[in-house]
Amino acid sequence: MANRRASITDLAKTLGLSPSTISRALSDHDDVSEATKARVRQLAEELHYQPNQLAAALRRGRSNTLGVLVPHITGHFFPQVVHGIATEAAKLGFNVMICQSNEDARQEQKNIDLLMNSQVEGILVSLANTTQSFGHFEAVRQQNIPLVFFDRVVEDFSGSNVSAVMIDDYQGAYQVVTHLIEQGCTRIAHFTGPLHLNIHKNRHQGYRDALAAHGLPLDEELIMFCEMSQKGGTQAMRQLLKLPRRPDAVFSSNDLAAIGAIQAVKSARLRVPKDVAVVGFSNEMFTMLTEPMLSSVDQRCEQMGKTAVQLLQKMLKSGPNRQGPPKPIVLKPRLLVRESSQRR
Amino acid sequence: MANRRASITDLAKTLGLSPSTISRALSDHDDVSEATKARVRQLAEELHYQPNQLAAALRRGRSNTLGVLVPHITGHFFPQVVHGIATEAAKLGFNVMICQSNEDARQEQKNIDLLMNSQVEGILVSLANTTQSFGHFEAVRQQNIPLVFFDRVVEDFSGSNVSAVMIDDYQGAYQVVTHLIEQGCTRIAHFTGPLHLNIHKNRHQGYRDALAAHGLPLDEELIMFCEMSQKGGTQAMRQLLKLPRRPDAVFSSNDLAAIGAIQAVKSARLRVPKDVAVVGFSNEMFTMLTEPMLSSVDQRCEQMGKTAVQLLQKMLKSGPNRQGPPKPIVLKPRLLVRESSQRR
DNA sequence: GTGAAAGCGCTAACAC
DNA sequence: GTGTTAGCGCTTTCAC
Repeated sequence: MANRRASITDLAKTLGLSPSTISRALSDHDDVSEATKARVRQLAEELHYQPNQLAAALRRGRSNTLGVLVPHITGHFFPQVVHGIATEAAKLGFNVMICQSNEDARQEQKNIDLLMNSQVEGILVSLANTTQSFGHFEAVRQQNIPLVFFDRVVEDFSGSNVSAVMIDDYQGAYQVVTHLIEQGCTRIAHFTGPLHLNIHKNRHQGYRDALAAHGLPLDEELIMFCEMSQKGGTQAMRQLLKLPRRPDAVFSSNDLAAIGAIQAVKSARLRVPKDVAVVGFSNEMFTMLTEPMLSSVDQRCEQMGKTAVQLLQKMLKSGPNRQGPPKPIVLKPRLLVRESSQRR
Repeated sequence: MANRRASITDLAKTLGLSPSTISRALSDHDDVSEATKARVRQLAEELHYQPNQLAAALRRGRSNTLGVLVPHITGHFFPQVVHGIATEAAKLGFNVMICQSNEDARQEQKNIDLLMNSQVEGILVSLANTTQSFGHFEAVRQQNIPLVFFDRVVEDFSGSNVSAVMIDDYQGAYQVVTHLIEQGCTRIAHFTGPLHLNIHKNRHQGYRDALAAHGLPLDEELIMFCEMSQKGGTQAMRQLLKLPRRPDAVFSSNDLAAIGAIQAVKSARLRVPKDVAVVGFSNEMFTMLTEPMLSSVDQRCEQMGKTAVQLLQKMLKSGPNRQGPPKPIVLKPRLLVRESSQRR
C-alpha cells in the first residue's frame, strides 16, 4: 500500500544505467549526454521521483537547513522577524527549522542541541530572557556552526562564526524626542519599564541625551517607571496631569502605554496632540487604529530577519578562513510621525 | 580547525567497543550492561557527542519532523496557529519545518515537494488563496504521508491519511447575533466581505439563520458589503446611520471594520453600546484597546494548531491500516462579550 | 559519457 | 552482553 518512493537505484535499473549517471543527470551535470538526461528526466517525472534530501544531506555533509530559535512566536515582533527570516531563507534556497524556547533557558539549551543534531548549517537565535549563562552556545562555536544573534543578543560572545543584528533603540528614542522638541514641546515626559532590560535602558538614555542636546532641563518627576500596559499608561498619565506644571508631551517606551496615555488625556478633556503630544515605540498594528493615530517607531522587524539570514549566508560562503566574523549590524529605526504628535 | 564532531565510530574505537554497542548504550537499550552504558555516556559527554539525526533518520526511515505550510506568518491568525503547532509538536517530540506559500499556488506546490523531499513524517497545510487545483496534494496522498489541512481546507479531498481542522464560523456568527438579540437589539446590521470567501459566507449565513430563528425580519438594507477595513467600517456605519430607521446593533465579520463602526457611531454623538451595540470577529489583540472594549469571537487559533498536530499524530500512530482517517474536527468558537455589546 | 565502488553516520537483524 | 554485517539513498572520486 505505502507506495514506496522511487529511488535513484530504481531509475537506474529501469533505464539500464548506473546510479551515478542518474544522479549526474538529475543534477544537470555537464558530462552526461543530453539524450540520457532527457530519458532520465522523463522517467523521473513519470515515477514522481523525489530526491531524498536526508540522504543527500548526509552524503554531502550539508543539510541546506537553517535553525531558528526564538522565545516564542506570539505578539507583534517575533512573528514578523520569523517571517523575514523564512522569506529570505527561502530566497537563498534554505529550509528553516523553527523552535521556541518559551523564554526558558533550559529549553533554549535543548533546542540548540536539537538544531545541532539536525545538522543545520547555521543558527539564528534570539535569547530567552531567563538565559544567564551561555555554555550551550559554546558548543555551537566549537563546531564552527555560523551563529547569528538577533534582537536579544549576547554582548560579549564573539567568535569567527558569530555575529548579531540589533536595532538601535537609543537612536530611535533620540529621534522621537528631537521630533517632539521640533514640534515645540518643552516638558516631555517619559514612560519606561525596568532599566535592567536593554530596550528600556537604551530608550531611556536616548531620551535623556536628546533633551540635553537641545538644552532642555531634565525633570525627574516627568520620568514614570510604570507597567508598560495600557492601564499602566493611563495611570501614569493621570498622575502627570495632576502636576502643577503638566507635561506637553509623552514619549512612551512602548505603544500600549502610549495608548493608555492618549486615553487618559482625552478623558481629562485635553487634546492630543495640541495639549499633550504622544509618541510610542514599536509600531504595533493598532497604532493606526487610535484616534488620533499614534506616532511610533518602526523597529524594522522583517528587515532584521532578512539581515540575520544574510549575515549567516556571508559566514557560510566565506568559510572560517576569514578576517574575523562580519561586524554586528545595528539597524536604524524609523520614526513614523502620525497625528498624535503632529502639532504644526 | 573545524573540530569534526565525534561519531559513534569514534566512541567505539576509543572504548574498544563496537558501534552497535555504543548505539545501544546511548539509546539506553536493555541488553547493554550498566557498566558499559556508564562508560559510553561519560565519554560521549566529554567529547560533546551529538548524534547525527540525519543519519539516524535516513536509517530509520523516520525523520521525526513535521512540515508546516502556511500562506504567511504575519497578522494575527497564522502566527498564533503556528505557535500552537510548534508548541504541540515539541511536546510530542517532533521538529517542525516551516514554509510560506505567500498566497501563491506555485510556491505552495514547490513547498509541498520540498517538504516531501525532506522526508517529513506529516504535513500541515493552510491553503494559499490562489490555489485552485490540488494535484500537488495528490503526491502526498499517494505516498501516504499524513496530511492535515487547517483553516483553509480542501473540502472534497479525502484519503486514508488526510484530515482537517476548521473553525465553525457559522456557529460563531449565530452566537453573536443571538447574543445581540438577547441584549434587546432588534435591528441588527451586518458588515461582510465578498461571499465567495468561505469565512464571510458562513458568518453571513449564521447571521441570517439566527435572525430567522428568533423571528426577526431580515432587512437587506442592513447588510453592508464593504471593505473589511477600519475605513470601510466607518463608511458603512455612516451610511447606516442615515437610514430613517437606523440599526441598533452591528455584527461585523471582522474586528477592523467593527472598530471603524464604533468610531463612526461615536462621532455621530451616539453611544456604544447604548444606541448601537457592536460585535466583531477574530478577537484581535486590539479589541481590548478600544473604548468601549470590543466584543468579538475567539477563533481559538492556538487550539487549532494543537489539534492539527494531534490529528497528525493519530494518523502516524495508527498507520494506514485503519478504518478511514480521523474525522475532520470543527472547533467551536467562543463569543467574548465585552463592553461594546453589553447593554444590561 | 558512463560505471564501479566507497562511504556519509547510524541502526537493526542476526550471530555468538 | 557484545560484535558482525548490511544497508538507508545519495554523491563523488577514480577508472575506462
